[in-house]
Amino acid sequence: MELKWVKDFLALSAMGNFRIAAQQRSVSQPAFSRRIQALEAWIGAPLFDRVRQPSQLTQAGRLFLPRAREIADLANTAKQDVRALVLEDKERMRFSTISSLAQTFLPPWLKSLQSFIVADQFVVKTEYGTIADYFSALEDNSVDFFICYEDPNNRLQMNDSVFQSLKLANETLVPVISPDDQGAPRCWLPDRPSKPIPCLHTLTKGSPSPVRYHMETKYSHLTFKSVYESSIALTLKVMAIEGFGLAWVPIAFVADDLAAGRLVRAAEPADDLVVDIVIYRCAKITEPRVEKLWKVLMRQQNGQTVCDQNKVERMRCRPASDSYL
Amino acid sequence: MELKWVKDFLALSAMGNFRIAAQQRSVSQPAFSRRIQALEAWIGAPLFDRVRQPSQLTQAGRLFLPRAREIADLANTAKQDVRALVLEDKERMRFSTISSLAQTFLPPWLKSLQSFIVADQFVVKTEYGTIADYFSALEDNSVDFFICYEDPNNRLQMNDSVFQSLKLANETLVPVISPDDQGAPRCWLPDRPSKPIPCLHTLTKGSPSPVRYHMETKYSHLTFKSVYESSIALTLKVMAIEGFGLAWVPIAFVADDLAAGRLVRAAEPADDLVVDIVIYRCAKITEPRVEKLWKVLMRQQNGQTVCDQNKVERMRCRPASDSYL
DNA sequence: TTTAGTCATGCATTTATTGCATGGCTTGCA
DNA sequence: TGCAAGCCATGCAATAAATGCATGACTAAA
Repeated sequence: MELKWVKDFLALSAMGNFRIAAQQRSVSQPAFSRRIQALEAWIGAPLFDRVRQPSQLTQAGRLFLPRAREIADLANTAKQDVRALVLEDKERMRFSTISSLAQTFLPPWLKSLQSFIVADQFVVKTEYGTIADYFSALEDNSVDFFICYEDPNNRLQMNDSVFQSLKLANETLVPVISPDDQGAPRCWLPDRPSKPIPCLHTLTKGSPSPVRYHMETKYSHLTFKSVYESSIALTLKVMAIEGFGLAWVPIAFVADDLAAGRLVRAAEPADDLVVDIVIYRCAKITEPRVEKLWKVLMRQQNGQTVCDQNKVERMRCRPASDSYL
Repeated sequence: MELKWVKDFLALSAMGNFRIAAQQRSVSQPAFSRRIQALEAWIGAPLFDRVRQPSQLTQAGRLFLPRAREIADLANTAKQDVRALVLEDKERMRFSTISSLAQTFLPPWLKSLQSFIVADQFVVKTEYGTIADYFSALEDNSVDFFICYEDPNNRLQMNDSVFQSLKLANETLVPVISPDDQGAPRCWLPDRPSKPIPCLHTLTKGSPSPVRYHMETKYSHLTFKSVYESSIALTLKVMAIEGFGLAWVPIAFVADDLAAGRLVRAAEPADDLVVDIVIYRCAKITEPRVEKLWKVLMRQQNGQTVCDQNKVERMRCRPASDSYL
């Protein structure tokens, strides 16, 4: 049975005339007649009484009519619902990241992506607990990408046949502190003050933290005391200006404050922490929008410009989704 | 969209393997693959993830699955229900008649029909009020045939382009009465007794009654008094034997009682009432089973035997219903 | 690296669908 | 009563779709 036969039936039951119903269905009258006969053959009963004019439903036809409507409605609704979901899902790029990157790096970066990819909505999730949680979410397709800081000297060591990664950028984190009355830093690395050095952190709660690692390795002889933690990275700068302690903050973030003297460096520039911003994906997830972005990022990494993509690399999970649109 | 695509989808979702599902659906694997792709094209989204083995439903596929089941169930149920109705209707021959014929003529006559027609069920309705009701029921397709007595001298005068009729048989109604002590009839027609002649009738309530007509025309100089009416024709004989009065009864009915002297004739044999048993149909109703029986009856009327019916007369309301079985 | 299995595609054949021309039938009108 | 108009069905040829066979691209396991 074909859905178009059911729709033909509905048209004929409404119009009572083969020629007019055929016209409405955009087929010739003989073709229409055969389709109605095909439906009647499938059903196993005549559905229309042709002797009388206009054609009227038989008892079988009257019994079939509400069911025909339901079949047609159900098929159309199913199609529409599935399409709606696909469109919704197609247009959502889902990222997970640590909150500081969510607030600093991602907004301008996502903005820059918009000339390369089609996505109406970006979803940025920051609520995962541990590093394992972030990667699990990639694996079970809850998110498409995970973006994080990664110390070049302390790679995450993920299995790169399962999780592929690309470096998006790097960032210089400069240790800053409020100046004393004379404009000098309240402490200087790697000098060892008599008291523990108060320091400010973004909330990382089980997440990878190049800053912590840096502190724990480069300044292992010093004692630090965490006096402030917040999931809102911008507040670290403000708190540092207020004199609460030392913080590693992206240099671009505080350039003006350093120039104005509101903050001062707490170490030599050579001691700045340069970290990579790395994006991860799960290799098994081959959805078209994920593949598309990955290609863009790989080209960016290799210094390529985005070229004409008429010859797209062949991928599994065919037929290619573009053919649906 | 084709129903077989939906069934293919359901098979694949159950089995997770194109080759095995194709086998189960009795098509080759390439054909099966194309059908799944055709459904995906119609839906507008991939329904299966082929990268992983076994093939798994995508999110779109999971959304479509319950709907696919419902579409398939609805289509199959609709077909079955309509077919059940058609089979039920096809196997029911619906007659209306007066109660005396229902109890006397029809049972053996229907028995004799069974070698000519296929009908699991005969429906005999006797509850119509007037002659007009019987014919209305024909016209609105509540019954297929109406069978009644018809006096050859007093035809029903129906419009025979609307209501076609055939004579099935004739019947001799003989006036009988119980004998007196000497074995003579208690009254004799057309003698006029001093008192009204008690007579017995089948309940005809607005129905055509050749017997009443006969009494009213042939014996218009006599006075009759109806002393018994019953819808059960057989009781007339019993009541006549008990001496309640005169009754016109089918001769075949009382042959034994006449021979045994339990009943005697109340008139000369020339005065027996010979009536036709006539069957009517509505010409507009062209349902196959009605046409079929009519042909059988016409052949019987013309003395033909039922011949091979490979060349059936062409009828409207095609395709011929036989093609459905 | 090789093998086995999965699903997709090119190609030729088969089957189905379609539109055109036309026919059988019914109804309405002159 | 005959004719015309309109309805739906069917024969035929052309077109389109569906199918199976052969084979290829790819992945996973040995």
